[in-house]
Amino acid sequence: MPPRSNDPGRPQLTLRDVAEAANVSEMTVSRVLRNRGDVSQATRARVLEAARSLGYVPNKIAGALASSRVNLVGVVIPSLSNMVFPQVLAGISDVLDDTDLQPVFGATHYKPEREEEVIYEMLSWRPSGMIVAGIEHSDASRAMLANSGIPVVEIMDADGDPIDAMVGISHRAAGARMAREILSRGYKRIGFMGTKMPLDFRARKRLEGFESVLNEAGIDLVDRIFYSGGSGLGKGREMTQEMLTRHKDLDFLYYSNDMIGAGGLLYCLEKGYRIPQDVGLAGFNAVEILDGLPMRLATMDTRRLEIGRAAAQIIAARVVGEDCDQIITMDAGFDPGDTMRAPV
Amino acid sequence: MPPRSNDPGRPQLTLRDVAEAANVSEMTVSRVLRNRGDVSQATRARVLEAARSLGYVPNKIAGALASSRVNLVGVVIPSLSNMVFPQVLAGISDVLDDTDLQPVFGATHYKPEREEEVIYEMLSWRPSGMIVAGIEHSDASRAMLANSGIPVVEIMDADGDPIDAMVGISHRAAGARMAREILSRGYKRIGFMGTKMPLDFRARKRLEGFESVLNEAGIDLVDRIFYSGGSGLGKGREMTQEMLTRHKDLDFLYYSNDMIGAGGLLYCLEKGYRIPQDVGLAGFNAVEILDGLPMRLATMDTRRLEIGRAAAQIIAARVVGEDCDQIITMDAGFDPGDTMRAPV
DNA sequence: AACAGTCGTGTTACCGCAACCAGCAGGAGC
DNA sequence: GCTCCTGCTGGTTGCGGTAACACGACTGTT
Repeated sequence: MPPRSNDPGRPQLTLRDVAEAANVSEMTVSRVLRNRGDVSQATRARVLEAARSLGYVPNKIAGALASSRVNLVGVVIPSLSNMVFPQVLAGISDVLDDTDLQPVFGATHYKPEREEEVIYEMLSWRPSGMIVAGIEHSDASRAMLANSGIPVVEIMDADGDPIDAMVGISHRAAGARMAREILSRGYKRIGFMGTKMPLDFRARKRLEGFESVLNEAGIDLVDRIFYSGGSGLGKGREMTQEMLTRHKDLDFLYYSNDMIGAGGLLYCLEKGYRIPQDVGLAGFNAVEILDGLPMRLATMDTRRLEIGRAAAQIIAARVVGEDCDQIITMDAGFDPGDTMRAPV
Repeated sequence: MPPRSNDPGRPQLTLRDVAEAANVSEMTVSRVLRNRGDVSQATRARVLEAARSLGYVPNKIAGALASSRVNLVGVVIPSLSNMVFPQVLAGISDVLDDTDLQPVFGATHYKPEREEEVIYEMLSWRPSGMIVAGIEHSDASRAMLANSGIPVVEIMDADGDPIDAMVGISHRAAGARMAREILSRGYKRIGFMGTKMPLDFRARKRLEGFESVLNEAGIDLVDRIFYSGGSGLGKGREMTQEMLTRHKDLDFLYYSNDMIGAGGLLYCLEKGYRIPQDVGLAGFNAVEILDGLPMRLATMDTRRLEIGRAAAQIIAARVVGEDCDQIITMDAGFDPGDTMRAPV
């Protein structure tokens, strides 16, 4: 018979059980298991042996309540299936693995009300810090974070005022940079494809930055197509076909991410477009699993790993009371790949 | 001045504060915030208003300790950057979102000792259930899980004996199935490319199942190449080049996942191989973001979303004391795509 | 009028652990 | 001899909630 959740069979082991088995007080057991305070080698060994043989697992809930210290760091991101966020998480884990802090993830699916719930839920566990993607939050979310009394790092964006600390790139600047690079290479008739972005603020900022540069140069986007749902090569393909059907005379395709950009690239290659002469393409995010396409797609590196690391470092420093930079703005790296011709 | 973690400035709000503000006892506040027990509309409104205006966030640590109920479900997976795991998580979240359970993720990076740590850490928060990828664990891990007294679901594999419950596909059978499909299509000279798998038990089982069928048919793998590190198109490309350089006469390339398979496919197309006549290819996992390649890669669907859902459902049912299936074996779906010729 | 049955609220006793302080032995210092 | 420190150990208290019960004030019943 497998164990059942509500099987009272095995009453939970506590410090007391270990203490009795080792013939010492609970306090001594507690000290041994936390490596805190002086305990003689002999008792230490006895206690460890007792704990091991009983299979004791400390109860962090009780510990946290008693010490009002919790080694968790809440990490709130829009989605796990987006490919860019796992990399941020990797950066965070990298750094926190060297501390006794532990990340806990929550996904918002780009919905502010979901974000509010996730933040509320996480704060109710009284974590040592919070890392939150983006800088746009509901008033309630901002208030909760601001009142929490713990370090809060907003990441992946730098266009706005943080609640506390902030690490990211300027998406507006990234969009503008890409626009300048495109224009400097003599492309003029540009189509945009990207997610429907009522709530993807960063994608929107990129497009705003992009268009503002175009406009300064007296150019308008020829057309734009938005999609919803997950990104995949197929989406990029469909949209590109649609775009090129609508407008035969485009000379540049700008995608809001590399995945759909790659789909577009494959489509264009199949249809025999000469890239980058006839048509240039660019994506966003420098997704490395796509290295290996027939051509290297022009893109921008959003420094996801570094952002994660920096955010975690801020939390780690603040938890031990150190001072550190509160606002870190990184530059998104531009990579022309093979899909943009040389600057004129 | 931003709030600091060790800034004693704002003492944590407690039920008592809300109780005083609303002029009721702590119990009443507790009841209101949990929607439990009878409270008059008038007091309920007063309490809610007080809690809202103070910005009170309940302390789940204290609550959990007092009630010995924790709404967390630990989810232990090898990696977040593998593309298949986020989909499992999506399935889990789907189901748990309809309950008051909440998933907490931990990554093991395919290391047993790391898995042990993650499990220990999670159990120390006394979750309501655990979902663990794979069925191979260290003795200590198995013991901890078995003794935890909570529902434990091992997922993504079905070749072995579970600690408690199990949901997955048989990777041995999946490998065997693919081998039969390949042989039935008249391919004979087969090369394998995949991850170095000292610890990726599922990949190993697939290869074992694959080879055992080949051997029954009196065929051996012509060659195999293993890689380490992340999967990407580039890896598939390099390995395929290497493989086809070593052996000019291969007629089938079997990859341990779709990502490297896609890289191989792009390489073969560029080099002018006629697919599927001259060379067939197959991957594994049915990664949907790859829909949109020039050809649809033959693959097997590992039912990741369903596995996640089923696992979560088992936990959810067991937490409320319901009975349910403990062992669910799913069939991996075979999809010949465009890269295998018709059966002879 | 006496009774039981609601309803809404407060009181008490923990939950399992760590902070804090107390105690006790033995050696050093004078 | 005495104090004083240091090394080790144990008791008491309380963290912020919740379960379980107690209780007073109303109902409705007979």
